[in-house]
This record gives sequence, structure tokens and C-alpha cells, in this order.
Amino acid sequence: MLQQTPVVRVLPVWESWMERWPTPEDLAAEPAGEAVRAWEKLGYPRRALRLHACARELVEVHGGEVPADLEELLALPGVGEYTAAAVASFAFGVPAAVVDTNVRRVEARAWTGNALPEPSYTRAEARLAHELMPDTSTPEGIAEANAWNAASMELGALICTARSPRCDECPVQASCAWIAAGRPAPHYTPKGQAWEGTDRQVRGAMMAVLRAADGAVPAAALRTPGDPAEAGSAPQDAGLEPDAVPTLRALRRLAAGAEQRERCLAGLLADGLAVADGEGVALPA
DNA sequence: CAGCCGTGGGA
DNA sequence: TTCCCAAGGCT
Repeated sequence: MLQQTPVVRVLPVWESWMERWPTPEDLAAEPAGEAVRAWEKLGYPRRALRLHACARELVEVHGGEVPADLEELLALPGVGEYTAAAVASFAFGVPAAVVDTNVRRVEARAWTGNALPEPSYTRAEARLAHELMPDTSTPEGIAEANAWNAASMELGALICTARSPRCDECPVQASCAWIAAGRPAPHYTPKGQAWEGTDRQVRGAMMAVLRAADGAVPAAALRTPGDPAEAGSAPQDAGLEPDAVPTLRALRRLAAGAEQRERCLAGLLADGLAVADGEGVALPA
């Protein structure tokens, strides 16, 4: 849930999930669509699908337990280098190098002297991160490495922030390469994420409809562009339950043609975020 | 590696 | 108001 999503937005959903599905077995017993629905508006709903698949794999391959081994973690759906290391280090005390966006930024500034980490995670960054890890050949070193991971992340999240870092409160400002260099501007200009008119926007609106609907939604309701002349009477005609009407209205209002809508719907089906049958389109069973 | 995949709060 | 970007992963 925390992948690319702020902690404060994740917390309430996580609480709800843990109450409803305390163990991997509980989640694994549900249809994948329930995970997607309970994902609510965290975004990137494929993560819900992967988390559900992960729960099933934990049950079927790992006896319902989360493995502590880095390679076994890495093999789980939706678990990449960062998540595997974070679970190993924070949950099990296995000192893997935890390199998230916060750590990358801290190391880019304090050691490399750049305002921002590279646009994509580079070998050089990974090498630096591993070099900086405390030696783990002793029990004390292992504890130190795990503390290092937590400390690096927190420093980046609370002090060495992306926008306006609080250098005056920073415990390492005296040795910070970026400050020493006079806090130079970024060596590149981040290319912002486009949103208006993108497939992501259309897919998101389609997923909102499916989450709001109890059962299936007619495919035509999803792929038909809104007709301004109809002035919003079409959603009710589609025969949806009232809860889904606002979301469908929002979908139809998007400036997306039939071709784009068709492509997006096909994409959702291909991704397994939705399934189609004679009734229409619904969250996966 | 580059591109893609949601969402919304804060600067 | 607009823009930035957040505990990334996968193809």
C-alpha cells in the first residue's frame, strides 16, 4: 500500500484491511475483486491484485507465513527490491539495504551533493546505498544496519524532504555534501506526470465505476463517450444502482473518444482488474 | 532503461 | 490555482 502512496493516506485503509483480513489466509479466501474494492482510492489498483495474489502464494507456498528470506520475499507478487528489503529489515531484523525514495534523496544530497536523486534508480545509487550500510558481520552491526535503514528513511521523510528541506533541523547538515556545495539546483528538470486526457485518467474513472457498482456494469456504459446533448440522463438508463451513477457520470464527462475508452477497457480486462461476461463488466470474482 | 500505471494533499 | 510527487513494481 505504501508503494508510491503517502503514509497518511494508507493508514485508514490498512487499519480496515487488517481488521477484515488479519492473516494471509483470510485475504486469500476472498475473490480478487474484493481486494480491489477494499483498495478504495489508494490508486494503482494493480497493487491490490498483486497483494491478493501474494496472500494466496503465502498460503500455498509458505504455509501462510511471510518469509524472512530476501530472495523468497522478492519472488512474491508485488514485492520488489525495496519492499523485500523493508520487510526483511523491519519485520525480521534481516539487514538488507532498504532504498526507497527517501533514502535515495538523503544519499543524493548528503553524500553525492545533488539536490535530487537520479530520475531512475541507477547502479551507482545502489552501490552507494550498499557501501553506506553498517557492517553486518556482528550482531551489533546487524542491529545498527537495521537502525540505519529506519533512520535514513525517517530523515528523508521528516527533514530532508523533496520540496523544502529543513536543513536547519538536520542532524547531518555539518557533513552534507549538498549544503557544502551551496545547495545547487537539480541537475535535471523532472518531467511531470501528465494526467488530463491520459489512459490513466480514463482507467481510474472506469475502476471507480466498478468499485461503486455491486455487480456487473454494461460494457457499453463504460466505453460509450458521453453525449453532451443527453445532459447526464444516460447513466440512469444504463440501469445501474444509484451509488454508481456519479462515477459513471464522471467517466462519461471525460474528454476521451470511443477509441481510447475501448483501449482502456481492454487494458483493464487484460490486467485482470476487471472481467467480462454476458452480464457485463465487473470486478474479478 | 524508459514508460506506464492512480490519487489527492500540500506547497 | 497549478504543480509536485509520494515507504515502487513490472514489462
